[in-house]
Amino acid sequence: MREEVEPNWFPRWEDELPRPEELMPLSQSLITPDLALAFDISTHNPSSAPPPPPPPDFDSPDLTAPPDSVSTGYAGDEPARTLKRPRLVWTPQLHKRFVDAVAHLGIKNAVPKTIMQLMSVDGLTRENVASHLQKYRLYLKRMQGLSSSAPGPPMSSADAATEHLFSTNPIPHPFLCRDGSGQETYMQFLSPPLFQRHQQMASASVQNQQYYHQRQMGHFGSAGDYGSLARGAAQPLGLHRIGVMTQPPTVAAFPNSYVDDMDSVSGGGGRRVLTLFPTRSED
DNA sequence: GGTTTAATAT
DNA sequence: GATATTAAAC
Repeated sequence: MREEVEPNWFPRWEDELPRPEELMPLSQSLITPDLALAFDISTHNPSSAPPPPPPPDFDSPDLTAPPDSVSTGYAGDEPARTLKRPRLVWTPQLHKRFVDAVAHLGIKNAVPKTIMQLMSVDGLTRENVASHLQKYRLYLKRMQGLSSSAPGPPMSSADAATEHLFSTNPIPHPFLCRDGSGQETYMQFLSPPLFQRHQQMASASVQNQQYYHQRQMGHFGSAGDYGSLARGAAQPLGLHRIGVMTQPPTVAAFPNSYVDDMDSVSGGGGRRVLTLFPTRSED
């Protein structure tokens, strides 16, 4: 009754789903080495992993986020409390991970905490996930309404933007399936053993307030004002890939693989998120 | 100034 | 955990 509603999504999203092997390195820091350097963030752990020197041209993609990062921040000269947490930018990659987690967990288990743990993104908080989940649910609901019996709801720019971003990712849209009786029932058939807890999703160490830096960069998009961004290191090297990088290490170097923006479908506001995410890497 | 988005509060 | 509201950024 439910499965045959859209037999197309399953093979698609399943195919696009990262394999367990790829999901292993889930625990990645939101802060890249370059970024850390640019911000003078001390991500170095004085106990084990020495900071790998990032190549000048391209940083190693296998930046395994040091899980043993400082516990409460940096008990040194830079108290974390002084650093305000920048707004989290949900890049398509990050959102993809989010969607994957939701899909794997199943809508019933897709709660902020669980999702956060499954994502295993360092620095990601439950609040972040909860907020995004809220928007995601709204998006799904809207999609249902539109595709079902919505007379003509004026799709605001927000909806368009949300839809765009969400559509950018291989969204397993099983959620959009309707029960037919107007009762939008979230499918539960994505809870199957698709995902055998690869690890004991337990690397969710949110001790670092390290977040994106997309904040107060204002117009850093217009190359020429990286000063505020890379304080100290006035190199536009940062902004490489914020968030998660799922590109295989085999990829040599894609100087043009990064785009400044997905499409800027923003409406009135014209929000521009320069997150420099790979155009299409894991797809 | 209006809109969108994430954070925060309830 | 879910929803509503507020604040920030564009």
